[in-house]
Formats: sequence, structure tokens, C-alpha cells
Amino acid sequence: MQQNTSELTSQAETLFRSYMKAEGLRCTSERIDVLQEIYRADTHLDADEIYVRLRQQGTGISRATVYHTLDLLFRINLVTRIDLGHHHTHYEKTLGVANHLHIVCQRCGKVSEAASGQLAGMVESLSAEKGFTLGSFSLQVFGECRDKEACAGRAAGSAAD
Amino acid sequence: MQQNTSELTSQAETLFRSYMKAEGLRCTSERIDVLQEIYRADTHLDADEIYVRLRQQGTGISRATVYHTLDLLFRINLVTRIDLGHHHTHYEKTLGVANHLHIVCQRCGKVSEAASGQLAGMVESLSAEKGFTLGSFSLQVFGECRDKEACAGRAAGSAAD
DNA sequence: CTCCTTGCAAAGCCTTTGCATTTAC
DNA sequence: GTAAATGCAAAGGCTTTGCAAGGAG
Repeated sequence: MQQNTSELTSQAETLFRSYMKAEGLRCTSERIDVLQEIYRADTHLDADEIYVRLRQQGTGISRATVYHTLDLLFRINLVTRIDLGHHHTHYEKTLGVANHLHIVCQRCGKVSEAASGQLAGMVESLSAEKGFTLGSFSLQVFGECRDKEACAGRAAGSAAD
Repeated sequence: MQQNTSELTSQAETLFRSYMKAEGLRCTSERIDVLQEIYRADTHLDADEIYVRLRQQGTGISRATVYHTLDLLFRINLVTRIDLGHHHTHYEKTLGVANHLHIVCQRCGKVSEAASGQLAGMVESLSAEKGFTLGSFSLQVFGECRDKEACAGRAAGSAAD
């Protein structure tokens, strides 16, 4: 069911190229770089993390382009926007992982994930009932770790982005 | 099943007072005002909308206090934070409406809601499996209105907050 | 060759913070 | 009376924007 990373990445790239062609937009190397970076990652990233990673790889991309591209990729549903309560947006791939949710501890800030195909199906049918075509969804759960020791060991808010 | 607004508001206020007492914090009129404003509303509001509404009612509250209070109310799970893709946080009451999701059209910006007790139950049990105590959750669906006419009639992005 | 994109730097906007004053308990 | 909370204004940080230069189709 779950596909591997490189398979997903090339699938995303193929889709991206066809969307771009369909809309008369251009496949620049910067856009491909951002797309690949998100699909290579196995977790959610924020705009600056994407920028820094690309710069470290020698790409001369600018922040403005990263933001522009992220908007574009979100619009065509290749990336999903999520809000982990850190007051800035995080992004993650849409393809291949569209059935999970984020569990954020309000005490220590740790972010866990859980997956459920049943959940995805339910979201899909609720959207359909409302006359919507589903692109992507993002579900955040705010609560507290039951394991107080592990939780208390981390500073609130400063934890895992 | 669904409770009326004033009932919910007083329930929230009672809970608020007991939380404050338990933590040695104070029940100021500003905090009560913010809480009431959110529970009176039948939709999600952003920080500035809350600020403006309270000022219009003659309250001399400041923005700083609105933000502080929103953090506090979120921490004790009396309000839920949601991200509708507008790059700033929206807030809504947690009590009485904890089982719904937001459906955001990426073309026209319209926000619809759908409710499902089954969904809430599933989120609850997924959280429990991961060792988490559920406080609140927020689920946003991004997609497109199937009714193209109604959708095209609104400017993208600028619509319903 | 044309028009979309990029990149820089500045502007914008939401949110947080420092500190003196006020206030709940 | 005392610690907590408010309010103001300034700072902070993420994101967007204007415009000239560059590049894909």
C-alpha cells in the first residue's frame, strides 16, 4: 500500500510536469528542487528548512522562490499545508501519505503521527456530501502525552518542528 | 445533542473559573470578555476580529491581552486553533462543536463545515492508541466546490474568513 | 522572441515582548 | 499587600511584493 520514497518522488514530478503543461506554466529547476526536497523528506518541513536544505546542497534558490513555489505546489495539491501551532506553516507531501494525522503535545511540543485509511475514507465522503472535490486534508490533534516523564523532559514549545 | 449558545457559554465560563482557581490564575473581566465573544460567535474568528468586536462593545481591551488570553484559552482547551490557509490563526469554541471539520475551497476561499460524531470518535481512539489524551482537534479539507458557478462568483482568497 | 520566473531588498502583517501601571484575591 | 495581568509601543519573525534581470518554451 505504502510506496517508497523515490517512487513517490518521480510520481509527483510526473504529475507536476503535466499540471505545468496544462496551465502553461514553466518547469524550472528551482520548482523541481523544492518538490523533490519535500518528497524526499519523511516529515513535515517549514519554508525556511526547505530553503536551508536547498542552499546546503548548493542550489542558489531564494526565499521568495521557495514561498512562490510552495504556494504553487499547494494549489495543485502536490503538497499539504499544516499548522502545528508554531505560528508558521509547515508543508509535507500529499501523495502517498494522505491518510494521517498529527498529534501535538501542548505541554512539550512533540509531534507524533498516526495513520488510518478509514479516517481518510470518512473525510472523503464528508467532503463529497458537501459538494466538494477533495484535494488534501490536514488534521491536527492537540492534547498531552500520557507518559509524563518523557514529556516533562522537553521544553514546552521548543520541541520537534 | 447540540446545546444552545448561552448554555454553552455559561458552561465554558464555569469551567474557566475552576481552571483559573486550580492554577492560581485570575479571572479578569478581559479574559471573560474574550471567552464570551468566542462562545457567542457561531463561527471561527481571528484575533483581530475578536479585538475589534470587543472594542466596538466599549471594552478597553488591548491586542496584547487578546493574544495572551487566546493562548491561555487554547492551553486549557476551551478554544481550538484552526488554520484555514489564510496565513493567520483562527479560533473557535471547543465545547459543543468538537466534532466538525472545515472544508476550504482553494479556488474561491469559501469555508464550509461538516460534522460527524463518528469522525470524532475515530480521532479520539487514534489519539489514545498513541498514548495521548485528547484536548481538541482541528481538521481542514482543501479542495474545490463542485458548483463552479457559485464558486467562480467569489474572488479567490478574499472570501469568508 | 515573449512572457513567465527568479532574486533582491523592502515592505507588510500578525504576533510577541519589555516594562510601568493597574488589579484580583 | 503582593503577585498576576493589562496596555502601550516597539521589536520580532514569517511571508509577500515591486521591479529589473534572467531563462523556459
